[in-house]
Amino acid sequence: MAKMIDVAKLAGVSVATVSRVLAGSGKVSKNTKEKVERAMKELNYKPNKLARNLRKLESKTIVVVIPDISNPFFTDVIRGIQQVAQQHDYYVLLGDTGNDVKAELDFIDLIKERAADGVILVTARTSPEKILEIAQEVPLVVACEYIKGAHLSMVTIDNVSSSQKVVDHLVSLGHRRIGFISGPLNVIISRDRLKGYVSGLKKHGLEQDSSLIQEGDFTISSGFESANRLLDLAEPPTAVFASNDEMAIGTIKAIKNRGFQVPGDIAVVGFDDIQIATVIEPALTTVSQPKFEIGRCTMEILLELIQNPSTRQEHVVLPEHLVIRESCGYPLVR
Amino acid sequence: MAKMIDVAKLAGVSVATVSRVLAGSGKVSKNTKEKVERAMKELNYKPNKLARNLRKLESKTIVVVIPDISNPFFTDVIRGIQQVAQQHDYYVLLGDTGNDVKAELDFIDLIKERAADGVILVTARTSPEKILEIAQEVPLVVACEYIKGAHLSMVTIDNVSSSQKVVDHLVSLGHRRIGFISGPLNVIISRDRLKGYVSGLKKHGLEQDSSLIQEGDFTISSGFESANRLLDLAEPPTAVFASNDEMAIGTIKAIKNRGFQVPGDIAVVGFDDIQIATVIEPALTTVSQPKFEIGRCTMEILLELIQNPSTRQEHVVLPEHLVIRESCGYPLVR
DNA sequence: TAAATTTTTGTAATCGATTACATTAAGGAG
DNA sequence: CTCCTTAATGTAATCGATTACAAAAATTTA
Repeated sequence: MAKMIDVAKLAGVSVATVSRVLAGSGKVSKNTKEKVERAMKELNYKPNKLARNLRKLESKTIVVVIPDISNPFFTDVIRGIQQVAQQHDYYVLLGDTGNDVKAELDFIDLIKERAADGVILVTARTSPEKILEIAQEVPLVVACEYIKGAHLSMVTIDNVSSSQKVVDHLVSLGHRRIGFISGPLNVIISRDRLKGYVSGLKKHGLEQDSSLIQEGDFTISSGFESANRLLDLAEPPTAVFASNDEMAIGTIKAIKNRGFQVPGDIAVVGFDDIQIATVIEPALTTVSQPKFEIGRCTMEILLELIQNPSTRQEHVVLPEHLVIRESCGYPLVR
Repeated sequence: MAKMIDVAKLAGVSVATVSRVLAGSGKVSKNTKEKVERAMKELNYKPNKLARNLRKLESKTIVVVIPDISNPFFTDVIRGIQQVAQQHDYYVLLGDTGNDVKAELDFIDLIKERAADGVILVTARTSPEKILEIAQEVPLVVACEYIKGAHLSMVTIDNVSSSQKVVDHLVSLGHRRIGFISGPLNVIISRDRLKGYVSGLKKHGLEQDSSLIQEGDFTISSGFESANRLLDLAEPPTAVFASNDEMAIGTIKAIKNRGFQVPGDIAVVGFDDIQIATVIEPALTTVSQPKFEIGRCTMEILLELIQNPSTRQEHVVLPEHLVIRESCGYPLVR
């Protein structure tokens, strides 16, 4: 494999000149530039990035830490990240933690080892304090999760108000007894969505009934089980709002399983708008997160932070919207 | 950020000794080893991987080139890759090409630039000749796609015989007029699955009717359209075998759309066994690929190839199996 | 034409580890 | 007690680029 010195010799110049041609830093005469380029082509020269990285003390790589890559929600975010990264000649290292806190911290450590220039945490299992501490030292942006009061760059939607909008919608359809299936309550977004549900009820003067609130864990099966508990109530809800689409699907399965109709007997709403939401029957009414845009935006902020670590942290709240499909009794729109 | 020389000074030894402690290469007295370790801890020292990589001329990174990360089929393969990579202290760079050949080649170039030690192509858009040529020069393994007669490491299932099994199953249920929706026929696996379908028909003495074969492109909508063409036939099929699950879902939608029942009027079979297959109604009978295992196996072969580039190329064929669910009229098994 | 300025090119230090080779210390044999 | 072997440690070259600084060449100005 040819190196720079080989190119230099063949072109009859010094390595510095070759490096300048490579960097495109104008200070080379047209003539020698051509000579060098010819030599590079002849030797099929590719610059060694390991050497460049060491000299420049950067890796041109960022790590995306995600709990589980096979979750379709995350892959759209990753695509957004990847797109911006590619535009700026950055590589994306995959940090699939399998929901393990230790793995999460290990991936973050890559930065201290200079194997990466920055991290994106797409949700975090590590404690807020710890993350805050880390963010002081390395370029870090959190996507999809809001850590309250933290001096930290974050890109999210407003989980509280969007949940409230769901309640608005259900109430406007005449529902007064609305069940809620939350995510794990140790996760912040779960609590925020619950908060929005509760404040939505209050806003419409509906009384809050704790038996209508069930805790799931974002899986289809937990949605199924939580929905069953709601259906077992003496007075079951006429609508169920699940904190993500998977649980909404579990809910639909549970309802159908009892011989009821969706939306005829019970309306269902989800959250996230993953692809399955359009495929399931009835197609799911759900809060659509701008996943791709979240990824893009997060990466842009990270790039800024890498270039200028003293950039003021910012919390970007992107707009979401409620996509009305069939599962609440509206005609299919799309 | 402390470097090795700082640790050396603090411990009162030379950098060589520190390096030896780090490498765990026995030649250090217990006493100095402890001194050095104390110093490392005190300075919170992390070795600079950029420097190590340059010196060792390796990046400890591999690239996974995939057409589209938001396709759930690929993410399971990636998880398998990632697991093995992690076990061997390798990082996984994400090469999402968005189905662009140029991007594919660019990611492969990362190896020549020493930014990666090997590549995994999870399917390939580049021409077989080109891939073969590249594989001579760099450690490369192809997953999920079989390139005929090539001296190339590959990990796949047997697409021909598994498709034939699907026909076997449908015939055993009494179907004699079986429609087939292929993937794009410029892709090898599409042709293999078609081949299996055709030989399956032959095996059971069924005549081949070209109007029963429709070409799709692996998307839900192409499945929908292809199925409609089949339903428009004077004598429509009683069963449809789609070359992947997405197209099978499109097929189910098309059938229901005309007021027919699945499996009552028409049976449907898919291929791949992605998560949606279990969620759709009726749950899809489909060929289950060992996606995670494909990933694991591919990565293991790549590691071998990196360590010893002259390793003989091998083609591993992993076992798949037909998962019988509801879409062909069998009771739900799972 | 000589001096001043600008442009182009080259020399060598540098990034931070690893490791071949040299050196010193320690232990064992005679 | 000396010589030899082995273990422990240190010195300095090395990986392949980038870049500060120096030097040479070309151009402009007077």
